[in-house]
Amino acid sequence: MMLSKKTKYGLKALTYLASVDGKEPVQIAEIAKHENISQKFLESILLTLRRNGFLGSKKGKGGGYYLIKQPEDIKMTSVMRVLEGPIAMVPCVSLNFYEKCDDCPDENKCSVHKLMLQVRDSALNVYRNNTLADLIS
Amino acid sequence: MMLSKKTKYGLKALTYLASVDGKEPVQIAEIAKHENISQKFLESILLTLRRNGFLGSKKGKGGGYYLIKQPEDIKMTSVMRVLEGPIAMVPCVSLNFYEKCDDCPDENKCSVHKLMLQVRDSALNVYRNNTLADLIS
DNA sequence: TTAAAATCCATTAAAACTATAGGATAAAAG
DNA sequence: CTTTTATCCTATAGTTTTAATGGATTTTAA
Repeated sequence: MMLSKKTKYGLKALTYLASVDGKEPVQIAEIAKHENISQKFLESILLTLRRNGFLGSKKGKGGGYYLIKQPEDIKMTSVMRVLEGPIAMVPCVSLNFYEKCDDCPDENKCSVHKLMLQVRDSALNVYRNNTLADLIS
Repeated sequence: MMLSKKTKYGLKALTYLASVDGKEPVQIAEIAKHENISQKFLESILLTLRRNGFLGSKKGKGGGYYLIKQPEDIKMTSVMRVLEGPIAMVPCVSLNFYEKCDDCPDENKCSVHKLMLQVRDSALNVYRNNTLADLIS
């Protein structure tokens, strides 16, 4: 149930990029230093963020990463799904990654299902109500 | 962010014990079979549930496990904390297991902190509003 | 005293997560 | 065109967590 460091670092990097604003590319090294993150690890995280449409990049001198969208338009639901995976804690209550449990003959009678549905909805509610912009102010 | 099988199986076992009711001990083998759980794995789970005051046990022939409290009095907050650990997804927002982050100079300015506080509160709200009895009906 | 059942202890197997290494590619500056 | 700078990419090592297993011990009922 712990948040992975990948997600934690990814969120911090996004926040930093949003805070410096401007379309000026920011170098990995600068982000890593400012947020106390291993540069090499951060590198791979930024790569997945770019591949998933959150960041743009520029190579060579003066290069680096920058936000593609406005912070107000970056929803936590999508960030979490890309970095952390499904928001649901069990596949049988997942909206985007549904899977039936091997055990469990009847979902509707399953206590775990019943509880985790509520947990998913409450988490979803939080992520839907937060954009990157909300985490800065 | 996935629910561990330990927690899943533990919840199912508790639910089953609550459903058979009566103070008759139920054998591990019976629970395991009914819920499609590896008996050996379930064994260790029931043991921790007993050590944490949820279950009583009786040894020898005719022995087994049984609920110590009424299902209405078993809160999901305490079950989750024992089986899954802290409800918070980062230690810096945990009520019962608080720890400062090594990185992160100022919690109050941390975006991850800000988001995870909300997630914790929403999850807590769900767990506080559910007892074992609620999961059966 | 025998059989059934929980308990205890130690170990392994498998999976996920974290981090690093090393080179390939591309862009910019001079 | 060469050097520098920085991203891009793949692989893998190390660590931790999760899941499962095996076997010896103790308790209880009949």
